[in-house]
Amino acid sequence: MTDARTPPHDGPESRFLSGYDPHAFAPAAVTVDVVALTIRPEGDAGEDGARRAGTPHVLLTRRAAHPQRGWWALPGGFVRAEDGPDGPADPDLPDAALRVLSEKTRLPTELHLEQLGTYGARGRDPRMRVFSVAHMLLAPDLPDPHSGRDTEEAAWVPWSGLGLGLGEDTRADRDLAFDHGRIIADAVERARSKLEYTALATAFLPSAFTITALREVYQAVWGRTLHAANFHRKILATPGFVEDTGELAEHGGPGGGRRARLYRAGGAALLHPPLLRSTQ
Amino acid sequence: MTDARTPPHDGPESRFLSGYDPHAFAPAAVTVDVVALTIRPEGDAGEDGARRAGTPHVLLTRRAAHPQRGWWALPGGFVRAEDGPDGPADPDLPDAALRVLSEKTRLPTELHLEQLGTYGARGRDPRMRVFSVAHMLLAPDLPDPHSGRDTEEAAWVPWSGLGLGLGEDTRADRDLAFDHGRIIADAVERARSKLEYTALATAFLPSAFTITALREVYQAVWGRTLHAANFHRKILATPGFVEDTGELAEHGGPGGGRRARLYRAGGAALLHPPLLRSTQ
DNA sequence: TCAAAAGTGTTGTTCTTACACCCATGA
DNA sequence: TCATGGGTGTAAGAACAACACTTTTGA
Repeated sequence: MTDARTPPHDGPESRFLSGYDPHAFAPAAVTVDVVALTIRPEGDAGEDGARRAGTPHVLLTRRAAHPQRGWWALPGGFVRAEDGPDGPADPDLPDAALRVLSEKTRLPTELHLEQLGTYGARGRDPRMRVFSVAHMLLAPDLPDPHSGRDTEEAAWVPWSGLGLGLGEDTRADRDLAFDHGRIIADAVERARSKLEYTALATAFLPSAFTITALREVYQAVWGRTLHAANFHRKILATPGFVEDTGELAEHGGPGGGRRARLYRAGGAALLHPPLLRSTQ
Repeated sequence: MTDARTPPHDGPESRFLSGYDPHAFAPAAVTVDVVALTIRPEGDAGEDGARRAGTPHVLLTRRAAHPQRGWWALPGGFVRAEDGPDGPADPDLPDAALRVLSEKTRLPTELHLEQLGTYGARGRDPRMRVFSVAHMLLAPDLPDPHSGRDTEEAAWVPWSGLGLGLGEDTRADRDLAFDHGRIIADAVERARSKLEYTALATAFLPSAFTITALREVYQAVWGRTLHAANFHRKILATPGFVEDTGELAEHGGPGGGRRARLYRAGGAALLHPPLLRSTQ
């Protein structure tokens, strides 16, 4: 690829650049927002207390500063475009996303980060024109967050209660700042869809996991139960999805049960064939 | 959703905003780039001259201004963040993408525009930190482009020759400005992948089309021939992909052949089941 | 010893694929 | 009338879904 090589006309170009005033443009700010998704053991839905398979959560913060002080929002912040008093410039957008997230929670060693999209409608921030590059981060069970600069409070919030249409009663949405409700909805839909045709589900799990744990990720994200036996076979029949570690889980199930084999993520990024959720 | 509603603490918030200086941030520019894809009748690959089913093309321009003057680049330009002497602000990113593209070619009435992603690595533009929001636009056979402001030349360029790994010999890549080679590669991969599980292929076709024309879109984008009879059946078996217009094509094939039935795009956005390209 | 969970067998159904064949049209 | 492309029939094989069943573990 031809990434920012020296252009063919060097003389005029360097003369042009030296006379260039970067402040001549209308002010616009670029921020990163991170939709951090994880699966935590107990949600708010403990129907009978019997089986707690984990429910999906998103990391939210309460804004301590204007604008929209006191509202729940995604962790985010301005991209450092150039070196300055606050610190060195962010080399690229993923670096900025990890930097702002590390102010809210400890980052796991293994994580999946991808860009979701950029939101730049006029009027979405009352201060000025803001372009927010949203990212989605998937990680295994993360610890409780800590408050940071500009943040009163940070918490893992279950997807239920955010009105994402997973079949739960769409109760009492929290008030989300800016257009962060839409960004979270886009992230959740992206995650649900990518579970079908990529090996993304392993990003929610530690380095060694059982097929049942993998199935519980699918069930939590899709909000639907899957046939355990057929799921097991299908995962093992998909080349490169998982590979056997040769070890067994420490214990069987909580109320008895065979010890499950442990697998690690395989090399495949795309699943052939995909695990379709279409057929009810 | 809670899009930029009035925040709960109104008094302090408005006092905060009136004292806010938007120029306090480090300068960063936001641009839009458009990867416009279309399928044009004759490419550069006329192997035996017999059948010309159309080849995929991308719209490129030659930069008339610094930086990287003289290099081929995607049509693009700065987002108008606020109203100014050049014109009114772009309400949202898609508006900006259509505006910069309309300076290069006539926009069709029906088109598909979606955001690809934002590219913001340090050093990708020598002038300043630039964040480019790339878009992908699919449209039926578009006319020849016209040159515009800041542009010497604009042309439809076949994907082959850009080194996108479709099996053609990766010959003589054109020199593409900035990281536009990577952006085009990402767009092409996105298009190839979305043809599998969405009804996106119809965006390359006029409002009424034959199943064979639809198959030729798949063949052109995937660079592979498909079984005509089974493709036909599978399209009709996929709910909501196409719907019958009740009419027939004007003519049969160029060398004889039955007149094909005409279809229009159905309402479905996602295909169930998808048209997988995995199995060779 | 019993219930729970892991994992395998099996069978009927659906989907895919390849090939054959008929239909309609232009040269 | 003959070659070409549109469209349907059909049957073998692969994949899928549902259910039964064995194995292993915790209580």
